[in-house]
Amino acid sequence: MSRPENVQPERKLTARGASTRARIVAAAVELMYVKGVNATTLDDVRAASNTSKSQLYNHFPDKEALVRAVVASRAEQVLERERGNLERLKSFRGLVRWRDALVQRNALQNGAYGCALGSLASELADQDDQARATLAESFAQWQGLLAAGLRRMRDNGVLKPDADPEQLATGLMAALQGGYLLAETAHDIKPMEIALDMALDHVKSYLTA
Amino acid sequence: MSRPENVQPERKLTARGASTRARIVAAAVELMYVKGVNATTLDDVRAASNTSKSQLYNHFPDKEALVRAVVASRAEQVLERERGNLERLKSFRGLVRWRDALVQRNALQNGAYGCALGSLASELADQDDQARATLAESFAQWQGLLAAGLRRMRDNGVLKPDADPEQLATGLMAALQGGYLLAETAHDIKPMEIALDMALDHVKSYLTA
DNA sequence: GAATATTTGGACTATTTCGTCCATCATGCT
DNA sequence: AGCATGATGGACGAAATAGTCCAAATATTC
Repeated sequence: MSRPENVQPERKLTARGASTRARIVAAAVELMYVKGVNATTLDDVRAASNTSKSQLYNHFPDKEALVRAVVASRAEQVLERERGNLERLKSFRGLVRWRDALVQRNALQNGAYGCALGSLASELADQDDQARATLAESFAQWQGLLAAGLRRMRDNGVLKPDADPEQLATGLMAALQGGYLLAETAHDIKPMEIALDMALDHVKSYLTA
Repeated sequence: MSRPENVQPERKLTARGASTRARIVAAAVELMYVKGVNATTLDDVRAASNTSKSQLYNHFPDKEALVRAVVASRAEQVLERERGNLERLKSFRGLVRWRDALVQRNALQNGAYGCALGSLASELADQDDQARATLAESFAQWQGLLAAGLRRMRDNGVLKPDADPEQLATGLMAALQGGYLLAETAHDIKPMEIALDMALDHVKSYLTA
């Protein structure tokens, strides 16, 4: 199965309907990031998206379905961004730029709200197994983008042959997510910087130069 | 202010009352870990603690107060455990034992539920600033235990003089928390192991021997 | 442009959850 | 023992939230 029934609900939508659906999801994505999934009510979503109850229930059978649409949307959004940041990664400098971009973006809100995917994962992992699976898959893809870049670096002789791209990528992801959480809790992005720098140092230890 | 009014409610409790309060908090701690804070209702707590509504509201003015008691209790619990694991840390082998203990403990539940403090932090940080502050302080103390051990290692010549105990401790904490989250999402503790091993490798790079 | 299908607004119901209240029971104190 | 105070059980009320329904408006198709 290359494109499961998940992405597009089978019923066809008019342009107007599709736009309403998009507005609902966009509002829910934002609200659930800022307030958390459980603390976001359907009335919040309805108000923020300028829609009505019937529109919510026209597009989603229940709140759980909306949450899953939010997860899918956010995952696609983050992965799209990260593809842009990582698909041409082939040097240590590139990895530093990747780090800087994430830190800067998080600094804009002083670390508040954490990682868009990480906070969903933390809240939903033990709550909704389907959402958890989607998030696990998204993390895996994100990590895969890192691993692919690291593999290019290894194959081009930037990294030593014994560097394990998958393991290094896991380490980077964990440092990133842990850094997000510490920064969010402390209201200070410093721990995120330190964590990422540790992970970069670890990669650096496999540099050939 | 060394001990704010936070810890002990000013009203005196009989032994029976204190035991009821403890039962309530213990049940809430467990439920909120497994189900999440927002998904845990006061009725869940009432049932699990074998109490009644009036007892809940006798001891806590509202749910928020109970949540804060849960945070304080869990923080004390985790720190008590970590003090035991870290107060005599003075060698790299000790750090490995610390890592192993955490991984083993998390493996018991196959990574589910994540870190007892981390999951509270993620859910409450942007929701309840007082809880966030308590959690930030708890993370800081936890990290302080690590830093103190690393400092002993440095002062005893195990680590090089340029090793920065606070930074290394931050890196370890981030790898731990990130590892918890990835493990929870993937239902696999492997990423937690890899993340911690990366952080340990980083510490190892400061070893003198 | 008539017939059919989708979309919309919002009132309405059902359910869940928080929080109040008070009569009764237990406990500590003198 | 007897009074004061704390503890308990559970019914009850209030509020928030999820979910239903249908008539009216808009779009699509032939």
